[in-house]
Amino acid sequence: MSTIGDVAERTGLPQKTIRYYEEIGLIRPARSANGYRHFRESDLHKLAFLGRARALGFSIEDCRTLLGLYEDNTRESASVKALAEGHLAEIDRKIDQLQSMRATLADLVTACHGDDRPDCPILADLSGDEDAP
Amino acid sequence: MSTIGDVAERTGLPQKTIRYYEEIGLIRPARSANGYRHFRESDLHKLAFLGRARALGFSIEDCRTLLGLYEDNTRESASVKALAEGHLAEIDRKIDQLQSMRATLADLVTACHGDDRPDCPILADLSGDEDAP
DNA sequence: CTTGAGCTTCCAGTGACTGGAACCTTTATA
DNA sequence: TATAAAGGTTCCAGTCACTGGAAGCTCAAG
Repeated sequence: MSTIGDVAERTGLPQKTIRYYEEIGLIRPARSANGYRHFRESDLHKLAFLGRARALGFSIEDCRTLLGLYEDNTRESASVKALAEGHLAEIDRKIDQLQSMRATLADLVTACHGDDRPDCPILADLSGDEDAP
Repeated sequence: MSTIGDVAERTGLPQKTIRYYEEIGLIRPARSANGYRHFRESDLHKLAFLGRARALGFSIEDCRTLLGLYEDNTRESASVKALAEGHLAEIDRKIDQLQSMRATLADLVTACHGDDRPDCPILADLSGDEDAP
């Protein structure tokens, strides 16, 4: 039997997060007579599952779906794959966006001499200067 | 003289966002007798500046600082550059994290046959299978 | 018997908006 | 002139996934 402190240590999840996961119904740990949460191996397992899914960037709702699929022995792997592919596409979208930001920003940073004078291509660009770098 | 609708259209920012920017003190549009906001060219300019800074991923607080620097003719370009470099580093960190997620997820997606059978390497990995792909 | 660690709940805050309700103003039309 | 539509206003609540903090209970050690 393990209390929340143990579980937090073993899963690497903050206690607050574990309580939150219970609150939104992702896990349902039992309670001891003193009111403390009492985590079984299956709870540990679920939390570890959640930790890994979150680390891959799945949303909480995706995690809920994934847990459901995991526990459903009649699932079709196509469902899981579709969810993962959707998430992958979302990640790609975000990477593209960040790389586009990065490119512009890196150009601006390079163009800025960064000394004690006020002249600054970064501000010029932000202010709408057409002749920006 | 322009009302919020005009300004929203000209800057591409939602009206809600423009009101929000006023609420948090990024802009201070005047008011007409009827209570409507009345935007001057300088407000338009600031909003466009904010739109571009936000598009580069700067936080609202960074934007506030950038606007302050923009309006301060005695600024040192080094201050702007430092801010931008910090943001650039943050973007790089995010890109790295997303690319790491992407790599793992792409492997899993490739490994999953995605048919009507329940067997699924994605779930196996999330559940802590040591022999994951 | 007190101290400290560990657990509990509940409330508030984060960032940057976004949606919606309820209401006011202006303009166009029947 | 009545009214309806289009535009503006404020205020409150919700998003997402936690996180911090306060107040209070339980338990083991000294």
